[in-house]
Amino acid sequence: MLNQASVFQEQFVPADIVHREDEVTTISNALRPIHSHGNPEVTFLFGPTGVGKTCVAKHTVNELEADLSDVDAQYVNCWQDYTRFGVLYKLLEGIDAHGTVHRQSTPKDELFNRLREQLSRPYVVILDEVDQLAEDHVLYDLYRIPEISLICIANRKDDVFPTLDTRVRSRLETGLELQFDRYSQSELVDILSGRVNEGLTAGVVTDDQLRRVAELASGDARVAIGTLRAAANAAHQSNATRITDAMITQGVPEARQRVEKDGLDRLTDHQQELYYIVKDDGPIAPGELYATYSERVSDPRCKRTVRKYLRKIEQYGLLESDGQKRARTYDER
DNA sequence: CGTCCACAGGAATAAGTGGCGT
DNA sequence: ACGCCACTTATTCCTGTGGACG
Repeated sequence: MLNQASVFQEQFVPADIVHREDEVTTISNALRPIHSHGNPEVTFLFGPTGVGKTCVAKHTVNELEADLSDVDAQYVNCWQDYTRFGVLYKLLEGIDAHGTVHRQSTPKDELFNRLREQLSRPYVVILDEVDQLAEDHVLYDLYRIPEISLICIANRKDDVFPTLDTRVRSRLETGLELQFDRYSQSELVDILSGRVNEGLTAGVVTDDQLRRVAELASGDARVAIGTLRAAANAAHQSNATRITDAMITQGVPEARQRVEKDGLDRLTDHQQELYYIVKDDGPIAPGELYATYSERVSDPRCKRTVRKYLRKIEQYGLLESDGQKRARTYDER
C-alpha cells in the first residue's frame, strides 16, 4: 500500500506546487534578472511553520536550475550553520570549492575571499531560518557579492530585522517580502491528495479521511502530512489494506509530538524544564516562572540567563510571549 | 498623573571547550 | 604535552521602559 514513502518525508519537494502558485511566480520573477546577467534583490519569505515557505523556495530554485544550465544553487539551514564560518563553508561546498579549510587556522576573510573569487556564474542561496543566524553581518557579506542571489526564510519579520545591524538592515529592507499564511482546510486536502496519489495505492484512504486530517492539522501542512505518514505507517505495519479513522486520530498527536520534539531536542535540560513549566502552568508571568524554575532545578541559572533561554525557546516556536515588561506572560504556542 | 520597580536585553567579563601547531 | 587561539556559555552590571499602583 505504501508505494513511495519519500513523499511523506519532511524534506520532500513536490514537482507540482499547489496553492502556492502565486508565490512561486513572484519569486521566479524576482529571480528573473539572473537570465540577463543582472542581480536580483534579496527575497524574504515570512510565515509560521508548515505553510510551505521552504518547499516553495526549493521548488522555485529547482525550476530555475532546470531552465538555466549555468547557475548554481545551495540550501542552507541556519539552524545547523548559524555562524559566519558555517554559512560560508556551506556555500563553498555548494560549488565544490571548499577544499581544505581549518576552523581556527583559516584567517577570517579567507573563506569570504575564496568564495568571491570562485564565483563566475549566478549563485542562488536559500537561507532558511535566517533569524537563527548568530552573526548577521554574513548577510551583508553575501549581499556584497554580485553573483549571489539571496532568498531568506524566517517565521516573522520582527525576528529578523530588529536584531540586524542598521547598515545591514537598510540594505536588505529594500528587498521583496512575501508573507505566507496558513492553509485553509480545502487547500490542505489538495496538498494531501497530491501526496496520496504519488505515495499510496488507490483506495487506501478516503476523501473524507483526508478532510479529517486537514481539519485536525489546523492549517499546518507539516502536521497534516505527518499525520498521514503516521497513519500510513500504522496501516502498513498491521498489514491493513486501508487506513482506519482510528489510525488518523492516533497519528495527530504523533505528528505534533514530532514537530515539538524537533525543537525540544535542541534544548538543554534547563531550557526544557522552563518549557514544561510554561506548558503546564501557562500563561505565566516572568517572576512566577523564575520562582517555579529555581524551585524545580537544583542549580538554577541566573535571571539574565533564563531570559536568554526563554528568548531562544520562543524562537524555536515552542513558546510565545505576550505583552511588555511587567505585563508579559509566557505561554505555550 | 507621577513615581516606582520588575523586566528586557545590551555590554563587558569570566570561565570553560576544542582543535591546532609546535 | 603544552600553550595558543577562536569561540561558547554563563554571570554581573547596567540602562531604558512600560505597566502597576498609589
